[in-house]
Parts: sequence; structure tokens; C-alpha cells
Amino acid sequence: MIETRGPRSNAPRLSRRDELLSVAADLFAERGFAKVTVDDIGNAVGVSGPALYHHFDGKESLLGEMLVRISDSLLTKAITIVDNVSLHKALDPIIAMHVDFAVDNRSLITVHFRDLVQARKGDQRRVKDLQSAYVDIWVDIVAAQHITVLDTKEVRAAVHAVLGLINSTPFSGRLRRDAHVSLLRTMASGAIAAFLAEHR
Amino acid sequence: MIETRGPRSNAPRLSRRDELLSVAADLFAERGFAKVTVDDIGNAVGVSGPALYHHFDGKESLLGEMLVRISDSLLTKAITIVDNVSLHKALDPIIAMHVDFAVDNRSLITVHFRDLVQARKGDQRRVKDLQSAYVDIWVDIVAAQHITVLDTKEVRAAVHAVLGLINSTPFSGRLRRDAHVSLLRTMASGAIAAFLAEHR
DNA sequence: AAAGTAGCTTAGGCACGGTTAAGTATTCTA
DNA sequence: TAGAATACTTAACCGTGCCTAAGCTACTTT
Repeated sequence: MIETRGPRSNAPRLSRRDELLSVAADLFAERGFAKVTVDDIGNAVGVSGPALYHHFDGKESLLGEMLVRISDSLLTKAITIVDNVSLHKALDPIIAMHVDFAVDNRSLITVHFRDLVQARKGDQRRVKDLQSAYVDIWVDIVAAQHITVLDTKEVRAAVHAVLGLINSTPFSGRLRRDAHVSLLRTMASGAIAAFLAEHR
Repeated sequence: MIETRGPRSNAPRLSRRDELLSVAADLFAERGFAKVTVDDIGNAVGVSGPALYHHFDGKESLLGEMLVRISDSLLTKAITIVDNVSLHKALDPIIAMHVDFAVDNRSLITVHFRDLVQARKGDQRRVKDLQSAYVDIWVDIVAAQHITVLDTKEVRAAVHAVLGLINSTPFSGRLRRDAHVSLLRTMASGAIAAFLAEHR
């Protein structure tokens, strides 16, 4: 009954599966995983409740897949960067990449650090491993900016701090996209510069 | 049966009520509000499940009170600062205050931005209002560092970014307390300095 | 055209966990 | 010392919502 992907539509055609994933992300971001029912998710794409089970093992699986996807795509992008430029030139690119991500995926960020605990243990592990690998790349890059050897634990904390800064997008009100991007880039750079300056 | 506050105990004596609040904060931080049962909370302080109802209206009320408390105490501290030093000298103090808070209250920070959505609508409102007032103070202070008038929306986004940076403590591994404090202070200052420098 | 399959429907089972009820011990108060 | 209040106990209720079951429709395939 509902025209989700008629030939007239110029919006990108999503499979029902991807449609569910996308709509669920917004719902979870708004109300939190626990306060969204499978009926809510189904209804939001024009089908009803249990239809979800034709595409996912269950509500938790949907969440799991959603979280693994973003973590994975983030890691992939980071790897691409360090594969293409040397470490000491990779800082600005990786900041830019993560800022773009944070500005364009507020819902996913929210769900990511709010509802990870609701996912199955196995999915939590996978996500944490991906995240950890992602942070490792940041740590390598930041460490490469400095002449002397830095305490890895401190660098890691510094990286978490910068990521926290950038991931503030869900809490900020709406700004012009490019204004927000440039704001976060300069602040992130400033924070890292201050960190590095401290260690001479 | 359980000796929680015998005369021998030199730990600060918490009322059962405060004990529940404190223990619940840790449980919520670890597993998330939805995955903690009232039995879990009760058992953690040596009483059983429904005993909670002699101290709170329910599980949600406990959460609500917990969140209102921190938001309120944070606002109070911020007010104290601006009451005692002029705005353009208040930046370092408020950074220092919030860093101390973030380092000493990881659990509360986690619960705060993870489980706020699980609280009653009324409590959510109160918390958001307190938070908003808190951010307003930050905005005033940051704006006062600059000669020219800044776009308030941008300043607000910048403040959220710094708070995100500082509130990264729950994600960082353990560091020596003073190391973590000084790291977050310098990075926060650096981020704000970069923001201000951009607007000349 | 028959048959399979993908995607959906509605109805209902069933578990979980917050909440209430009812009764007990201990400590304050008059 | 009676009585009230406080802080608890266990047992049970019951609403919510995930998930399963069974069947329908439409499109593809043989």
C-alpha cells in the first residue's frame, strides 16, 4: 500500500531491511532502545510488528547489526587514511573524517554510546574490539606528531577526549553544517596541540 | 543482620536511602537502567527487592532523583564560581571544577547521558532545565573571554564540545588522578583557545 | 497453470520484572 | 508497658512486549 520505492522516487532505494535499520536508529536515538517496541519500528516503515522477524533474528539482533555496522565503517575509513598518507600527515585527515561522521550521524552516535549495553554480549564484544582498533589508529597518529615517546595510556586518554569533543554533536543544537564542521575541526586540533605542547 | 553502620565503621554513614542511590548509580552505569532489576539494587545493599519502596516511589523515581541531584549540584557549583570571580576570570575555575567532577563521578556521568531517556518526563524536564542553565553559565564565561560579540549558537556548540571532551572520563582507562586532571584541563583550555582565536 | 517463495498479516503464549499486599521485628514515644 | 512508627520480609499480581504460530497474497519460476 505504501509507495516506498516507486520509480518516481528519487530518494535512494532502501531495501526493507535497510529501511528498518535506518528508522530504528532514529527511534532508538529519540526514546532509547528499551522504550521502543517492535511494533513501533514496524509501524514506522508501514508494516506491522512481527514483520521484523523476516529480516532479523530479533530486536537485539537489529541493534547489534546497527552498532557493528557503524563501528566497522569507521574503522575502515581510518584504515584507508593511514594506508594513503604517512602517520605524521594523517592527523588533519582523520579529524576531518570523524567530524564529518559526527555531523552526519547524530542518531547513530547517540545510540552507540547509549544502547551498546543493551546489545547481546557477543555484539558488544565485536563493537568494542572494532572501536578499540579504531582508537589504536588515532593513538598511532597522535603519537607520530611528537618527537619523543609518549606514555601510551595518556595518549589514549587524550584521544578519548578528542573523540568526546567531536561526538558532542547530538547535544548541540543545529548549526549550519559547514560552521559546525569548521568549529569542531579547529577545537579538536587545538585540544591536541595543547596536549602535545605539554610534553616537551 | 548486616552491619552497615556500626560504631566501628569509619566509612561515612550513609542513610539507607543514600546507600541505595549510590549503589544504583554504579549498577546503572555498568549494565544500564533497563538491565538492572529492583532486586539487584536491594540485594546490593543487603536488603531485598521491594524494600526500595519504603524509600522511593519506584525505580524510575530513584533514577529521577539521582539525575536531578547531580545536575543540581553542578549548577550550584557553577553559580558559586560566577558569584565569586568576574566572568573573564572564571574560565579556568569552571574548567577545573568540571574536570574534578568528571574524574570523580564516572558512573554518574555515564548514567546521566545514557539513562536520562528512561526517567519520567517530568524529571527529564527538570534535568534538562538545570543542564541548560549550567551551559548558559559556561556560555557567558566563554563569551566574556572575547572582545567582540560572538554568535551565541556557536558558543553553545563550543561549550558542548568542551563538556564532551571533559566528560570522556568514563571511556578512558584509569590514569593517575592528577595526570588525568591536568590532561583534561590543558586540552579543554586548548580547545577553547583555538575556538576564540578563530574569531578575530 | 502449478508450485514455490518472499513478505506480510493477526492472534496468542509466555516470561520477566515492577509493584502491591500482608504480615513481622525493632525501635522510638508517651 | 502499651502503642505507634519504621524498616523490612515473602508471596503474589499483573501489565507490557518479545516472539512464535499459522495462514494469506503476490510475484517468480518451471
